[in-house]
Order: sequence, then structure tokens, then C-alpha cells
Amino acid sequence: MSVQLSVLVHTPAHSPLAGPLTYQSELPLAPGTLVRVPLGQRETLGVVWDAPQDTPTTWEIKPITAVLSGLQPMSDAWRQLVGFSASYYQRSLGEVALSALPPQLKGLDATQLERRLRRKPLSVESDTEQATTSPWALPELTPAQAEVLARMHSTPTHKGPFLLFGATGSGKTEVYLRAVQKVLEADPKAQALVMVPEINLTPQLEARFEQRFAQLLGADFKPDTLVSMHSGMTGPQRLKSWLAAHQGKARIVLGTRMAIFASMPHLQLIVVDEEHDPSYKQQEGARYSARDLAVFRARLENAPVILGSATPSLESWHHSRPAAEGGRYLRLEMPDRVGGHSSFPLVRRVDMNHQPKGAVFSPPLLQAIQERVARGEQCMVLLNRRGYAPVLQCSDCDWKSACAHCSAFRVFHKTDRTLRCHHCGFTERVPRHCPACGNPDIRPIGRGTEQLEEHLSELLHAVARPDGTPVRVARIDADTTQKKGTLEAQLASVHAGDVDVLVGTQMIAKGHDFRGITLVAALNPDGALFSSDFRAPERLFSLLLQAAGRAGRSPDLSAQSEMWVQTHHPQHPLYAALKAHNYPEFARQQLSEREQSTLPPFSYQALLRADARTQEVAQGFLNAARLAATQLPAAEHVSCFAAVPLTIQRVANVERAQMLLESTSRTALQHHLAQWHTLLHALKKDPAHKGVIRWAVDVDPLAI
DNA sequence: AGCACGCCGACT
DNA sequence: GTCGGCGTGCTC
Repeated sequence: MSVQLSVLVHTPAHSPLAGPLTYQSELPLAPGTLVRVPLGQRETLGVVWDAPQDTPTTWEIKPITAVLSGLQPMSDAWRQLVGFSASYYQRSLGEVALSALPPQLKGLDATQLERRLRRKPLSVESDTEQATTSPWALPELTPAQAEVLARMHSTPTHKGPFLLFGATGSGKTEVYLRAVQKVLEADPKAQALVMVPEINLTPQLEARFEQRFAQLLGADFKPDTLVSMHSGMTGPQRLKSWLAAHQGKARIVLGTRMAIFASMPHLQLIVVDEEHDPSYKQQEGARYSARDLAVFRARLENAPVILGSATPSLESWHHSRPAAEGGRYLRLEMPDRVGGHSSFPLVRRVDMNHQPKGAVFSPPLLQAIQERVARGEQCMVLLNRRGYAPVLQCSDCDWKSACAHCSAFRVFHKTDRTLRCHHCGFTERVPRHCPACGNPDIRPIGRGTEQLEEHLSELLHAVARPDGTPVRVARIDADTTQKKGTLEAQLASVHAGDVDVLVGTQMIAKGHDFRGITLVAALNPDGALFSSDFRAPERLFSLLLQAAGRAGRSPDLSAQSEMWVQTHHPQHPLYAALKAHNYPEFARQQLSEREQSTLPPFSYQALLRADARTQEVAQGFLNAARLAATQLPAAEHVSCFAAVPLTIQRVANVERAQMLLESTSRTALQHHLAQWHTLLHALKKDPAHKGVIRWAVDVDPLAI
């Protein structure tokens, strides 16, 4: 006697096999059981999904190959999370479920896994006991931290979500540590999930958690008590972390957005640090928001979730309005920096309308940098553009360094004399003469961080540090940190005081704690003020406030620290709110504008994207999709805008177009998308749209 | 997504 | 003459 099972395998969203496949098994298996199944010519990993359906089948039903009996079935909550993610983000169950498991697990057959599981865990280091005996004490909480923790723990009616609105330097991490400590101490099995936006930020947080919990747990702190999950890890490392979490050995899982799918049978707390960060949104495949899924998962697991930020996303801020007005999150505030000094760097706006035309550094900013450096203080200069110059141009004809494969210019990188396309990677040596007319005079137009570094070295040439040595300028951006470990090394040299002025992209504005920096400057941030992207101001405000938070972290220097903004719009309300260090005011302005225009969070959006060889084919598909959508029942509640090319219309010779859908009802939009999906599959097969390379839906897109 | 099959260009 | 490019089709 054998039973039939529904099993998920890794089949993509666009495959006709989107749903679970049917296999037979000698024994009934619990939903969530991990199995090996034959699929075509290969054998692959599967997850038992539902109770068997007895729909009559016309094809042969193959038996499963093996049960991975060494592993507990995936929990109900995990399956519900996967089910929700697949349906909400319009992807197949199999794709979501299997990409939520570590890739290495797919490669292991049942016997290999048995061997892997039997492997003895590393023995605990012998010095752990020493650590427990040496005296130590928990750092004293600030009144704000104590208050926030008390409110989280004494609000049984409100299990979260909590929005921890804490200024940079107010000690949010300590709150996370205490909240985690609390759940771990209350239940010896409890597990906590802590998420950070970027891989770069995991090592320092990991160190902080490890130090704390090695002390707190003493001999109970084993090598796999704290594990990480992020895409920078090797396959075997990820498998190891995953197994530790799945088996409940890992009490704390620390990771980037992918960690939201970690198997944690005793999950009792989720922390999302820097919850506003766009990195929480996956940008391909199932385009999930790990922050939104964290809120969903926390509810499933009946666990609290803490969303922390100094500049919350407007969505989360709106959700944390007073309950009387419909807010569902509890807002907890920590306005002051640790150490009681609430002083935020003084924000200085330089009106570039009254400065020498074309100057990169306005004279007052340059002077301020010179003075600081001469006093032995450190400065940080932000410019969001890598390379030496964003475009090269012939002085004679109209040649520009366009990319042959993209509708974008190739960026001039002076260090290796190349022209590089930042979209497709196409790289060539800089030509000696204009490729079009032979003119040897080709010029860089505009400025990137490389040029800034060079320029600033010249400008500060005559300035000496207090010890008489020359000023040192360094640059940190994606180009200087390609090799693993270089970022750490560069950050260390800034810490050590080997650098006087640090130039870089937004990479340097996030998270890193620079003690000696007393002046931060944003050279040209105006672009985001009048961008067509309605979220651009939100990102700019967040970036500037975070950058400002880099200055004056050390209490003795904070009093004189400054944030400089060079702008042509010094009166803009965004800068006024920044100067006042007033995020709530900024959020109020933005939300009122969003409400006026019925933009998120007052409406819900989705994008349909199509890629094709030509723009006509891509848009043709979208327009046909739009026409098909008008037939759907929810159509009247969903507005569908015209198909438009993406801002970078062509990348690597693929033309890209998209179409925006909007509704004031999330449910209506969801129903509409779900029904649309089947129509889209059919459309793609239509010979009229043969040229469509791929299409995808992006629910709650971050950029339009 | 893999993995096979299948039909055209530059190499041991 | 083969190796290998990726287009098309299939997987319970």
C-alpha cells in the first residue's frame, strides 16, 4: 500500500509546473518532511507539502527516492511563511520553498546527509570557563533604553510590532541585546533572529553579540550558539549555520534578508535593524521585503518583532501612529545619544547660488576642512558617484563614452585608465583619440569619487597636520573594496588616525563608528529633491542623517562637530528638517504629500516588468497584459498605467519596460495580480509576444 | 531552475 | 572532422 504526496521541488514561477508535484511513498509523511525525489533526468530535494490530493492523474506517479529522516520536518509556521511569500509576491511555491533552503542541502543525498549529521560538533574552547569567572558587568542602561525595554516587556496586550525610533548613537544595539537576552533566559530553547541590511555590517554586530552572550551563557555558549546567514558565506558555512538553526542549537541567528527564511523551530523574537534600508527588498526572483515578512512571520510565530531605525521607512512610521488613529505598531523613542549628550552635529547649508560657479568645494567648506585637518580632526566627504568622471566627451565632435550594450555612459576610471559600464560591466581601455573623429582631446565631464580624492589632495597640499606631516586623503567605495577584507583594513586605518579626510560613496555613511570624525560633507545631494522617484527624498534624508551621525560620536568632540550640505536649495524643507534634526517633521511633510497624491502607504503598488530584444516587443507584451487585465473582476479597483521604458532602458542589449499598477486596497490588488498571472502565462506563449525574454511582477516595488 | 536534445561556427 | 555556443522543450 502506498500513499500519494504533494511535494515542492525547485520549479520556477514561469514553468507550467508551478504547483506541487505528486509522488508516492510507502509511508505517509508529515507535511514539511524533506525528501529526495526523481525529477526528469535528475534527483532533487523536495519538501512534502500538503496532505495528498486524490485528483485522478493521467501520468505515471514516481515514488520518492528517500526521506531525509535525520532532519525534523519544516515547521508549520515556516510552511505558512513560504506559502504567504509565494502568493503575495506572485511566485511558485517550489521556487520560494527551495530557495529558502541552503543550496548545499540540494546536493546531498540521504546517506551523505546522515554522514554530515553524525559529524561531531567542535568541542567548546577551554577558555570559556575563564571568561565566566573573570568579573564583568552588563553596561548600565540609559533611562531611555530602560524605559523602552520596560514598555516592550510590560505590554502584554501589545506583542508588537515595535518600532524602535532611536537616534544614531542612542544605543539601539544594547536594546536588541537585552531583548534577546530576555527571551533566551526565559526559555532554554528560545531562539532569536536578528537581521541587518548589509553583509558589511554583520561582522561588527556578530562580535558584539558574541562577546555579550559568551559572557552571559558561559559554558552554554557553544560554537554554534550564534550563527550568521548571508550571501557572502560559502556553501558549507551556510549549511552549517542552517543546520544549527534548524536543530535548535543556534540560539541566535544573525543575518541579512535571506535569514528571514531560516528554519527556527523555537523562534521567539525577531529584530530588524535599520528597518528602512532598501537592501531588505530582494531585487530578483521572489521580490520579497524581508522587513515586511519579518512582521508577518512574527505574527505567525506569536513572537514580538522590533523594527529599529533613526529614520524609519514612511510605511513603518505611518503604521506606528497612535493606535487611536489606526496605528498597529507601538512606537518607542530614544531621542538622545548615549552619554546624555543630545547634541547632534550642527547642520550647515552652503548656498551654492552664492559660490564661485563650478566650484566642487565651496570656499567656506574647504576652509572648514582645512582647519579641522590642521587641528588633527578627521573629515568625511560624501559623493554618490564612483569613478573619476561619469562620462568622457570629445571636445570636437559629439562623441561621448556611451556603452555599446546599454543606454548609459561608461564611466572613466583613471586609476586603471578604463571606461567601465556600471550596468553590464563592459570595460575597455580609454582610447587615445576620439573613436569618432580622431581628435586627441577627449575630456572628462562631471566628477566621481576618484577625482574628488585627487582634487582634494591638491587642495590640501599646503596644509599640515599638527605633527607637521602632510595630510592624507583616502577613498572608500565599491572600487576600493572589491577584495575581501579590504573594507575592514581601510576602516581600521581610518580608526587608527592614518587618514585625515575620507572620501566615499554612501558605503561610508552606514553603520561604521568613526570616533575621530568631526565634519561630514555632502557635496551635491540636490538631485534627490526633485527626482521622479517619490521615495528619493526619504532615502536622501536617511542618508544625510546617518552620515551626520558619523560625526562627533566621541563625546569630547561632539560639541563642535558639523554636517555640511552644499545645495542650490538651502530653504528646502528637507534640509530644514535635517538641520533641526527632526525626522518626525520630515515624515509629516512627506506623508502629507503622499496622502495628497495617494501614494504608498496610502495606496499599494505593483510593477509588471518585461524584457525583450526591442522596446516595441516589451511594451507590446505589457499593453496586451493591460488589455487582458481589464477583463478581470477586480479591474475597477486597480488602476493600470501606461507601459514605459525603464530609466536605463537597455542593459546588456536587453530592452526593458514596465507598467505600474496601483490600488487603495491591498486585497483587491492581490486578487487582481493572482488572476492576472494565468493570463500572463498564456500571453507569453502567444506567437505575437515571442520576442519577450522574461517578465516578472514586483509587488511593493521600492523604485518606479 | 536544471538537464537533454539539436543544429551551426572556430579549433585540437 | 570534433567541441561547444545557447534556442527549445520537459520534468509528477
